[in-house]
Amino acid sequence: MALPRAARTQRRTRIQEAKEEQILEAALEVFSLHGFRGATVDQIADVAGMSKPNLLYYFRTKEAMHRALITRVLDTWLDPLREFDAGGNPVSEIRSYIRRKLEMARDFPRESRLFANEILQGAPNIEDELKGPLKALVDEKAEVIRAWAKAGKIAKCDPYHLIFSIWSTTQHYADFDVQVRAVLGQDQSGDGRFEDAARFLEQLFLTGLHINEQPT
Amino acid sequence: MALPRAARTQRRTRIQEAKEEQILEAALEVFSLHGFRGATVDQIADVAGMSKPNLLYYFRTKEAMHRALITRVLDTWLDPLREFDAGGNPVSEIRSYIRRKLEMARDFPRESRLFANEILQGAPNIEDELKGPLKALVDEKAEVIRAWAKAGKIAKCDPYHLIFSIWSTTQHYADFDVQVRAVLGQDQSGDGRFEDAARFLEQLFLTGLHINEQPT
DNA sequence: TGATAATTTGACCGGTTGGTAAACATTACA
DNA sequence: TGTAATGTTTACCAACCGGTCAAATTATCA
Repeated sequence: MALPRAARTQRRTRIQEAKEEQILEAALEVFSLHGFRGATVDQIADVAGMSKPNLLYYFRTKEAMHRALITRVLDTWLDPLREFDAGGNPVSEIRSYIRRKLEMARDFPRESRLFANEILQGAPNIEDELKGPLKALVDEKAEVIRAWAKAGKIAKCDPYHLIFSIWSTTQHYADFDVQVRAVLGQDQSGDGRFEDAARFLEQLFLTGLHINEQPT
Repeated sequence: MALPRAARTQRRTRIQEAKEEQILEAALEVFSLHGFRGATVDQIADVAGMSKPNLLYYFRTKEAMHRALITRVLDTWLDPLREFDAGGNPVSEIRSYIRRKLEMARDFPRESRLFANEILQGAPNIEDELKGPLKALVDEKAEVIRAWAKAGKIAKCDPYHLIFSIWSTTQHYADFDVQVRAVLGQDQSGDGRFEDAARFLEQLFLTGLHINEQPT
């Protein structure tokens, strides 16, 4: 008798590993474009190049597939923030954080859109992860930024809103890509726009922070 | 015989006006939460408090409903940018633009999410509007900003990416509301967060722009 | 009032949805 | 090689989808 995925406790076959990867890749493609409810299992199976029952042999429900995907993406998505180093130079830390986030928006736009779709639709499946691990990590890094501000290394500012603004400005280039391209037009919508964006954002955040203006 | 909406050329009944409003209100609620494909006509009819055939009497298809909604929202959504005044003081113009956008994110989050959903899913229905009216408006305002920079009134910067960053940072508080609340926690997730955000963003953009740092 | 037009409803339709059952094929391994 | 576990497919199902239709109800106004 066949044992579906959830029942396995032993090591995974090479086939299992390959197929699950293949499925998650297809699921990422479809979920990131249509959201959870807008995506269909048939479509994912089609993109993955296998029959629907075959797909459902590895992930028993559409929701299980989505959950596996979200969990994985959320984890790698926070890597740049984890690298944020308390001992480093504030200016270079913030600069490289912006750059890393922008590179992820450029290289993994589907992951960004998957996440955006989930949050946009009320994050029904990952609210706990947001209030738990995500909040903990942000709290920790916010404290670092606050300490830098207190020491006069950067301007006084609300560290949470600083992080939000770095998230939003960088992810914008993945999530709102269609709009960005439409506004910039054909000539400027090539890959060069990421360099322009990086230049602008570094100027904005570094100039905006490294001088201690009146904080009110 | 009943004349469905599209065939009407005469003035609209009070009932028509009221019902269409009622439907669009419900459609906004549902579309903004689930996107086009994820929303169902039954659900919209339910929220609107009427039967599905009754709803379809006013909007013959789900797509017609969505189109009417998007067109209306896109129009009002650009109002703050239209008010951007070339003759005004750069600092106060940018400050009040940020404030207006932030107020819209606070007061009309569903409109913001509807728009975000549409863009996120590839903007299949409004690509023309983006490349036409939207691009034209942004081009016009970008020229104003460029002139300000040339005159030394603000720092030299790419005006398009400046506009993108104002859009993204402000709309973030509507589109990613769930995440913002989760990270800030119960104590700070009240309405006061908009005041904090406004303070931070004004500091960021005004400090980041009004000093002519080396633009490279 | 009465007739006509506008509105609302319940029943229904063909297609799609997520998911299942069971037969069939393939692999792993003793 | 044999056989048991794993993997794949065809056929199918009940629920739901967007949308139609004709009959019933309500508003309009001469």
